Amino acid sequence: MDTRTALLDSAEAAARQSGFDAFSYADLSRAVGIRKASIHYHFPVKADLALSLIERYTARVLDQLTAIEAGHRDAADMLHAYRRLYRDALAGGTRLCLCVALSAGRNSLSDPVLTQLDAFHTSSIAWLTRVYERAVEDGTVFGVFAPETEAAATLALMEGAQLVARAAESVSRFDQATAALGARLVPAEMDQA
Amino acid sequence: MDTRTALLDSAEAAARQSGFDAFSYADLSRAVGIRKASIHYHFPVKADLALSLIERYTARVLDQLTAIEAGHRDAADMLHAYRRLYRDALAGGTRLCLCVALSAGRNSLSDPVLTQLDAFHTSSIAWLTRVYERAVEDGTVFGVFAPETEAAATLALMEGAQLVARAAESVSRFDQATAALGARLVPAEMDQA
DNA sequence: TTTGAACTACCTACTAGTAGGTAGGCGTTT
DNA sequence: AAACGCCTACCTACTAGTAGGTAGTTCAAA
Repeated sequence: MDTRTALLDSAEAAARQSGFDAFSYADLSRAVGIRKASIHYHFPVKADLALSLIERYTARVLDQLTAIEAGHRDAADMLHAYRRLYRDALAGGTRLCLCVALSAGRNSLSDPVLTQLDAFHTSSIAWLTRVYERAVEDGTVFGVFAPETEAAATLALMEGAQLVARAAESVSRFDQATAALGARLVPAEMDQA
Repeated sequence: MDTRTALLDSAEAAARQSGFDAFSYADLSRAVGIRKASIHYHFPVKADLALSLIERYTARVLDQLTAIEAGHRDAADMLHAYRRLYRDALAGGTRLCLCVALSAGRNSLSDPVLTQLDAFHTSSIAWLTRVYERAVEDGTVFGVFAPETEAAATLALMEGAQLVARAAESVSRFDQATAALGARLVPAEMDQA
């Protein structure tokens, strides 16, 4: 595998498990199997690594959101898929969404990284707002009045649920915290089943 | 002021601003005005400091919750006060609830601290469950079906809203994310106004 | 009422280890 | 030959934590 990709993969796993400041180039070098100094060839300073990390992550998640939008019919299905996205990212209560992990230690981040972090949140809310607007139309989510407000609440709920779940290393905490949202989603019709 | 208290105050501020691993005994010594080694007299190892920090914090918040329960009539008022508690803790988008800050870097925490962290979450959910049970009775919150589920969702929402708000250093993100909850609360009657 | 032991709260000076980062060399590919 | 990808060897700055010492307080026995 491409060394740069291996570094990003390893760094992402570490950042999501313990935070961006909790792993060092030395840790990374052991994990990937090249010398510490060689990492500086790919990412001269650690801030470069952080930026590449979040750029790659944001692009990937946005792709997934686009796929969800294309692959599901109604708003309830999309929200179900969105919830599963965050649930899967938990990896059994051991990892966080990269952006949650970075948010927590924001004071040590460079400006471009903070900009990307904000972009992630803004894009997420924009996507969710579209979904809730559709919900108003198709009626598959109970009690939606203000789509943008619902969107912001849903994002915060997912990030908070991840945090609480990982604190106890238990996915069921995530399930419990997001159950109320699930209860508002109209079950999908089993067509052609 | 008592040195130990000054250390705890300073450490709490630092932990909530940048995380527990983001400040050192050296930073603390500068802030409080005693030498680094002297801090080890009060807190032999840093894990002792973490434990004292979260114990003091948990006790304080639990006291506040008790006060909210005693000082308000209906569930909606209590939830308003709860929301304000988390909003104020944000300090204009620069600080997190200590437990949110610690959750983020949980991999570097000692077992007793993790136990306290879990106790904080458990107590919070227990308190919120009581409030939502009352809501079912007094009808001051719209659409409450399962109190415990609502409780877990509310805790996650508050923690997530703080995280999102601090990432952008903007309290309005918190307000936006928690607006949907606010909309479900029946406005208090202005008796004797 | 003074002596002396013990304690509190701090100090200087140090350890071992780790952090991010740099300079410059070496083989391989283009 | 020039760029690439990696290396060894090193640097400075900082980390948590320790060893050992010292003023000032408390308290009890002589």
